[in-house]
Amino acid sequence: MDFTADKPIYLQIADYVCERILLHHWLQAEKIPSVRELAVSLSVNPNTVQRSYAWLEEMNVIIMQRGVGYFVSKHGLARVFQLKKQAFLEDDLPKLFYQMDLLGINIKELNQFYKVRGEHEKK
Amino acid sequence: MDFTADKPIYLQIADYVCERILLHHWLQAEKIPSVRELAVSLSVNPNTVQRSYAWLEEMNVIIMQRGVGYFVSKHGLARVFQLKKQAFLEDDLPKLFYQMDLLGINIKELNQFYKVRGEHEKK
Amino acid sequence: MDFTADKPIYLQIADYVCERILLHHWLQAEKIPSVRELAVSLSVNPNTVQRSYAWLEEMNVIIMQRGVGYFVSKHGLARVFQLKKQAFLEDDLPKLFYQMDLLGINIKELNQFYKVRGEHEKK
Amino acid sequence: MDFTADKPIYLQIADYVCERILLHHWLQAEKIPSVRELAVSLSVNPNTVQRSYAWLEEMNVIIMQRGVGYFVSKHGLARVFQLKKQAFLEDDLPKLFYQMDLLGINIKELNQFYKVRGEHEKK
DNA sequence: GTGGTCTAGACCACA
DNA sequence: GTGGTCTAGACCACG
Repeated sequence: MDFTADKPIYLQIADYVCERILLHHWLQAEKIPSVRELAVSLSVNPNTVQRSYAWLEEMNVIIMQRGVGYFVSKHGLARVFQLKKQAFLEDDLPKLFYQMDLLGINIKELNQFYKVRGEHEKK
Repeated sequence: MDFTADKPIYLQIADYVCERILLHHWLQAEKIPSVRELAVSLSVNPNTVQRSYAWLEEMNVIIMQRGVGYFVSKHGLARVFQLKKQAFLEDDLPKLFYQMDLLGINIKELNQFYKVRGEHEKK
Repeated sequence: MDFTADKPIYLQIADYVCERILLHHWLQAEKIPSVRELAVSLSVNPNTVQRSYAWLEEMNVIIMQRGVGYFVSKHGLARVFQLKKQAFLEDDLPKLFYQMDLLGINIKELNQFYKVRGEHEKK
Repeated sequence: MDFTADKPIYLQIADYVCERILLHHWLQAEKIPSVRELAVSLSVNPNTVQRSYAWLEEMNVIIMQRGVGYFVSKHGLARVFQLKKQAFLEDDLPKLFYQMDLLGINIKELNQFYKVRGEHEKK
């Protein structure tokens, strides 16, 4: 991972964790890397990972067990799915459609872009 | 307008200007509000508007005539269109499609959302 | 202020801010000290104050205006009152009564303690 | 028992032991569960129970007999009572009354809450 | 000037 | 070993 995006690193790490969960790489109730481990593997300061984990815990995605570590929460997957879907429907989609209106792009063209993207992926 | 979004205010104002142009509210070579006027009407610090205008001038969307004011540039509309379309295709769409993959939303559903949105708009 | 309690300093600072608001020392929509100012006046690291403010903003007690500072939010006083009262009723009171049961202290004695406290205050 | 409270688990366990004693569930000079037993029954690390017992022994609430186990000390009940009452009077009550002042709750309302609680208990 | 983020490094309590 | 907090100091974007 490189943290080039303008988004704060700690949020990018949070997204990374959510992605792991969504992709079933980290299962429910499974232990996730310790703050220090992840900090090393991402070559980031432990404080930054700490912040990500604290944020995710507040979002009820992960939970902390004292002296043991962080775990994907019981309904972690569902929670992530809910959060991401909500953001998608309420934030991303309206913006997308609004942009399309402004640029005069109709739904047909959008389908075309999607199809083209799919073909790129195959390669 | 309220500037609650996490995007910098000066960019939100720039977007606002671009929108005016795209919607043909501000025509080519037309004078746009002075920094102070816009600052007052948006209840924002003039420095902020100044920065927006500077950014738009750098992007060749508007041009300054000393002692007169800012004007939509000769190819302002085309320029805005190009900028927005490029950002849309290179930034927004890939992110959108990636999100859709993660959430298991396919193109059919997207069409559905678009259709529903269209019906809401009519009301 | 001395931060002797076992509670984290940043939460003690948050409590301090809430107290100011409850006592009407800081009014609604009023600007509160900048992160750096408060850090100096409490002789604490700015990061710590920052954390307190971030926490209070999440609780909708204060709001941030970019480049300007933090302000007591519109319904800041009501919000603080609500938060504190809820904590009092749902957390503190049940614990209190449970302790009283265990120690065999009845309500009459409690009234007595309250009365005695009141007389101490007068001095 | 779940150890979600922010208080250290070993103190929560100590509280649990004190409660047993106060409620006369565990009598004076009676043997209390071994470290391992209690650890299993609370599904907690034995080290944690060990720390609780050490703390209670230091407080003269329980005593260890090498090779035999832990016992409620001779004046265990009185000791617990004293400790809890002192904490109640010196720590809990002042904080409570201070909160009441801040929230504008007077002693009459407190009596009301107590009465209501009592009625709930009856059901 | 404002807040926001990040690093480095330290110390502590806890399990 | 775990996480939690705090400091010191730095840099940045923003208004």
